[in-house]
Amino acid sequence: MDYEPKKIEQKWQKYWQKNNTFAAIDQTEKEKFYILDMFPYPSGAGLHVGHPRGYTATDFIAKMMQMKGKNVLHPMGWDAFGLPTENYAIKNKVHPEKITTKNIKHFKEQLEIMGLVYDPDREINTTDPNYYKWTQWIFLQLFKKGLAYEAEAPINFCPSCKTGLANEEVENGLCERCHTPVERKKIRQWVLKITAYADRLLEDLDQLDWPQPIKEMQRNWIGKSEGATIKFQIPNSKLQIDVFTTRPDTLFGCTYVVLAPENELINNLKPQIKNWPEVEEYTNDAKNKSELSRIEQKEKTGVKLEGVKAINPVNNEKIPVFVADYVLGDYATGAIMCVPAHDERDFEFAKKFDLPIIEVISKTAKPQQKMEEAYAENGYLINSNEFNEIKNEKAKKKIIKWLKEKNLADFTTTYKLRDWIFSRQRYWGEPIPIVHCEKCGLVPLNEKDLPLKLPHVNHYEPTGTGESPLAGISDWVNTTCPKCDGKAKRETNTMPQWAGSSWYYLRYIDPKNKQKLIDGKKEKYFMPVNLYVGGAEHAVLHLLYARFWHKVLYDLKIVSTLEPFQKLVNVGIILAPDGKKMSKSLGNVINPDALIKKYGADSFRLYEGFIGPFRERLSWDEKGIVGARRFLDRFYNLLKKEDRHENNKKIELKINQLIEKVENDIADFNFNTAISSLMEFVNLAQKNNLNKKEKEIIVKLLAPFAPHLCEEIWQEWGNKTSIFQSYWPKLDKENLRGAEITLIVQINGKTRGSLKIDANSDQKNAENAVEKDTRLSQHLGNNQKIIFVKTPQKPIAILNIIKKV
RNA sequence: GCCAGGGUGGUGGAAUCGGUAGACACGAAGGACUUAAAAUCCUUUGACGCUGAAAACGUCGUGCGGGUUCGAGUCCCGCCCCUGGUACCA
Repeated sequence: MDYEPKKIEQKWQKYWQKNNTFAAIDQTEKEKFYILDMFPYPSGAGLHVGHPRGYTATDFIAKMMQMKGKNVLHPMGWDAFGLPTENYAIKNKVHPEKITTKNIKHFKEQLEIMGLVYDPDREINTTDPNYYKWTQWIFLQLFKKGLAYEAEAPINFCPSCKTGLANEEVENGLCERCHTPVERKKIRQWVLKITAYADRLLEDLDQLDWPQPIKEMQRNWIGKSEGATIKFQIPNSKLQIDVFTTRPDTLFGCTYVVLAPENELINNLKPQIKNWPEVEEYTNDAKNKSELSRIEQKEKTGVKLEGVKAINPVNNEKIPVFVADYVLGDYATGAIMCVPAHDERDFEFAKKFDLPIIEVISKTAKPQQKMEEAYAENGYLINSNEFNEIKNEKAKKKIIKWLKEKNLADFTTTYKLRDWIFSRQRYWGEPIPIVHCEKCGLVPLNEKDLPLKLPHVNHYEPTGTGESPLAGISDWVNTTCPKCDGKAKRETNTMPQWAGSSWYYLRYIDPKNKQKLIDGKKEKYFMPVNLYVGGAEHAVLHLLYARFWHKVLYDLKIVSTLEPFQKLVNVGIILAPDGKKMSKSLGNVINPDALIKKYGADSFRLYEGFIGPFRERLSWDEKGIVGARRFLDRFYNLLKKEDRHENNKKIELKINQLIEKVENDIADFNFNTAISSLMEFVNLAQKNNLNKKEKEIIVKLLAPFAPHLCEEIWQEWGNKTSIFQSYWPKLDKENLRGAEITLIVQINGKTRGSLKIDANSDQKNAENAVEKDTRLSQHLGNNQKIIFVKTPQKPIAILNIIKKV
């Protein structure tokens, strides 16, 4: 009988489901292994061949770990709140809840036909009230701790999505989701104080086994800089300008000060400003500009505040004050001291406005003839009175200490990270469990009243006015205050998509718990996630938010680990055969269903692993899957061949090496080389036949990749339980090296031939072997050096004969 | 601009504590089987040279140019190109 995937695959998928073959156990002596995929957003388009790359990878590892005796938790769920579903619902006039249910069903079927069977009891769905009850519960804890607050400040607003966005959701001035230029708009918002955790989010990165680039991106996003805040007094006024700088050592070279257009101080200085109309026009212009156009504009602009001066505290010089949009309103104090001699941007601005450039740092402690560009390197102070000739790094501290005594400066630290804009003016999200009471103000709902269910309505179009569509549902909005029973209105904003995904990994551990978010004992057993696999696109969104919430939960003693995800591996994206990203609009999406129908799930899985290095981006090539299928045919036929009864040293050695190779490669995500070594072995075995024991070994080694076929063979052999309940082949560590090695003969470093010699040979033996070889022996002779090297890692030795030229 | 990763056959890729470059697979060419085709199996497949042909042999070859070494895809110096991230953060 031939290998026919259609006949066996469904059978085993049902079998695994029925027998809960891949379900983790809550209480056991076994060591746990928690392996997690970034759960998918169940979109209407379904899965393409890119998605399963990560899911099959975790499945390979999970299955091997299970066979190695671990209690493996490998769950799956649905991140289902959010805009794509809502937009689709509006367009097609179907309720998002219906669409979500349908999409999840479709996704599940797609995963199942790939042999991706998960524990159904642990499935979660962020839109399920039993789930989002706890998302809301976490929000209440954040509120009670003062980590959630209301603010009315200019924020990023996407005019297409008609909602406010977090800073993390803006890419180059465009909305991360729909690529519409983002506007600045003043809307009442809920904000989470992620900045309170900035230091911990930064420091704890060190303990994580994550890809360096991802850690670096988070570090840069948090953007900690240590420096000083310096006060510049304004003459004839009680006002002063606070500036933040990391270069207090250059203070003597500060020749002007610049305020951001958003800086409140400009309004306060209005009576003194002689050119107010000009200043007002400039600031209004800058404030209304989209972030995109502010980034695009290359040349520096600005307006001098006529009639206003600032006093440089180190030398009491009166220097001019400008407003310019190259200074950001929401970073540090929104004002800078400018040292054109030592800052490229200030240099450019000073040239344009013809401002003095004073050199205060010099590499040689001597002034340059003429400054052609800003000098931003280290050096010695000059033109800086008593600080002259001091190294600039040292001078930083000295100058601030000196000014601190006069109460004119202090050491400060600033972060790039801003608080998390958390509310969305959209329907399809978790309602925020807060009421606005006429008497009591903001009042959180009682925990026992959770979940606060999203009202089921027929109209959920975004209003675009800054209000959520929920605001129009008066019988839901009007409620009573949980505190005083008086009249109150519900908060109508909803949570962003990131809310549900910021803690889902915890709920898999205890999905049905009605009393608590998670049981403490279970949490201690299963956390942290040992291995987290997903795309790099979440480097500073999901991964930062989840770490933040986890730390809050840690402080609340709900979780016991400082970090949620111990090890992170990024899956490389799969491009369409044309080398472009797969997208519906380009029409280059490859759907796995048809491939599975044609070649079978096992071939598909095998090719997902074989296609190339897991972490790298690769183009999909449908022809490649043919090779996977051919291999499975050959594999099946090999097992059908008669058992070998005599000994075969070569096969015995190779199969032992194969166990080591496959095991290590799966653990290191080198699925491509694990599979190629299996192919190599099968090619070899075809000429030699295998005995029963060897057949058993290779079926087990292939089982994580081709579970259906291997389960079929396994149970055909009369085993009554799943192959995944059997044990992974044992490696014979003593016998990994053969009795023979290859001697590579080089002349002056160039390979001229190779011989087989005994593994224990020394140089003398090797030379003797060469001497016996008629062709190679001619190179041996006097007046030469011979280098003999044995490489411990490979079964080779090198004999390099160096001839004098 | 800055940060990170990467450039290896016709293609995907393998080999990086320096040691046979091109494993494995796709594609291609030839052959066997077949009335034929598909499937399967076998052989060949980096470029060039030498040769009637083959074996054998030689030269070159891992983005480019140098260097270290008996020996470099791998290490060092200087460039080029591609991909991702980031963008006036004071």
